Amino acid sequence: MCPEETDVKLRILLAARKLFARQGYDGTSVRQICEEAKVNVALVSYHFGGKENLFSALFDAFFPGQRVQEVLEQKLTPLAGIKLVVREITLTRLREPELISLLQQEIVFQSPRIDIIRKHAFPVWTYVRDLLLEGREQGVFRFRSIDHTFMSMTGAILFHKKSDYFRPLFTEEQQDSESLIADITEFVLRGLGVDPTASAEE
Amino acid sequence: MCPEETDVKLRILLAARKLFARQGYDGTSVRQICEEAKVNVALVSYHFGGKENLFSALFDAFFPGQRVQEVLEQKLTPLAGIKLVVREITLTRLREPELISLLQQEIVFQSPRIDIIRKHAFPVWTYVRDLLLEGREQGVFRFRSIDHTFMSMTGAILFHKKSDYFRPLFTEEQQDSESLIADITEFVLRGLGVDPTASAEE
DNA sequence: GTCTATAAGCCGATAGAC
DNA sequence: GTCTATCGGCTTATAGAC
Repeated sequence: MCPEETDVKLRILLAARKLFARQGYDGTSVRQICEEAKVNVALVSYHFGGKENLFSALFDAFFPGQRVQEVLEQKLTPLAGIKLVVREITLTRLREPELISLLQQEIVFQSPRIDIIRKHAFPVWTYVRDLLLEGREQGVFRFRSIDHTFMSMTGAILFHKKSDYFRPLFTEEQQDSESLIADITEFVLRGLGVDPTASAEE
Repeated sequence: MCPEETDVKLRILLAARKLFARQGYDGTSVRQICEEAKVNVALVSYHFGGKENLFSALFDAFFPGQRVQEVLEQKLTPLAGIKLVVREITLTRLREPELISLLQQEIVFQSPRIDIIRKHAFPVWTYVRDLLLEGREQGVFRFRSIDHTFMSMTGAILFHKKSDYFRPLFTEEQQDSESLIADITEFVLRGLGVDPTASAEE
């Protein structure tokens, strides 16, 4: 793969990531993407084989699949596992806010691209779900419904957004990632019924 | 307003609500909406003045603005207020899942329709935020950052979805609304650091 | 690998008939 | 109030020149 080609493909990917995230898949045209990438319109078809495949390539290129693998392979206690998941998802969100926007979009829609997203993200969700169940069995977490709790927890982690929508509501200046991780972790662990004294250790 | 006219306008509104929610604003064409409504294509322009105005009319028609007013006018303790908000938002989500999908979409995007949404929903968010601050001052809630906590809490409430996306993950059969409300309320109040013995009363 | 030109079709909106 | 027909513009995708 010569540097020229890589450069063009990468410029297209970066432009697509930016515009899809801001305007949605349907709200973004291939022409717009190519203009943003300063690339000829025909090159999306040539390099990726069309708009839909470009979308798919976006996740192959930017989704941190390797990091997910590393995390999932660790054998952690439920408490340590949930803490790590909150940290990793939050860091990913800060590092790749546009990818997470895409993910959120496709979750909300009945999207034809839902399988592309599932392929990458579902290993994480099943891992989280298993941690919740295991933690409840060990008496570390306390909750009634696994499905409801999973959705509440996932929402608390994923919904965060430096969203223009909510911005007028915010009063604190933007804070460092460790403070954010600490705050979300605290909210989630409390929500899961973790004994505060227990969550402080480790 | 004769019944004929109302009927056509209503059919358009219902079709628009359904399709916008499933496919997004940009992913849905006026032609599609009119086909679903079994109505001539020209009637969207005639009755609503275009696609964008139809979107806006959707919220004027279906957003429970009156109920919001009633709730906001009550003078409740922070604890009772948050409980009521969780209940009302969850009931609204069950009653109007398509409207909530629309709301979620526009929050995720940098949407040109953001002001339409803000007009209806922001009174709720500021109300919630004030309850959180007041509750912290009274020592009922315990959290560090108001902005982070607001996002975690809002996410835990709003993210819930009988989403096709997550469905393969669910194992419990669908439960009644009171169980759902109870589970979300428990997660959120714990997340806010409410003393369990205190939250049981009232 | 990159370009222009163009195909073929859908988009939202509306003029004008009824 | 409802319809058909149509406009101008934009869409994705590609054939063919370089």
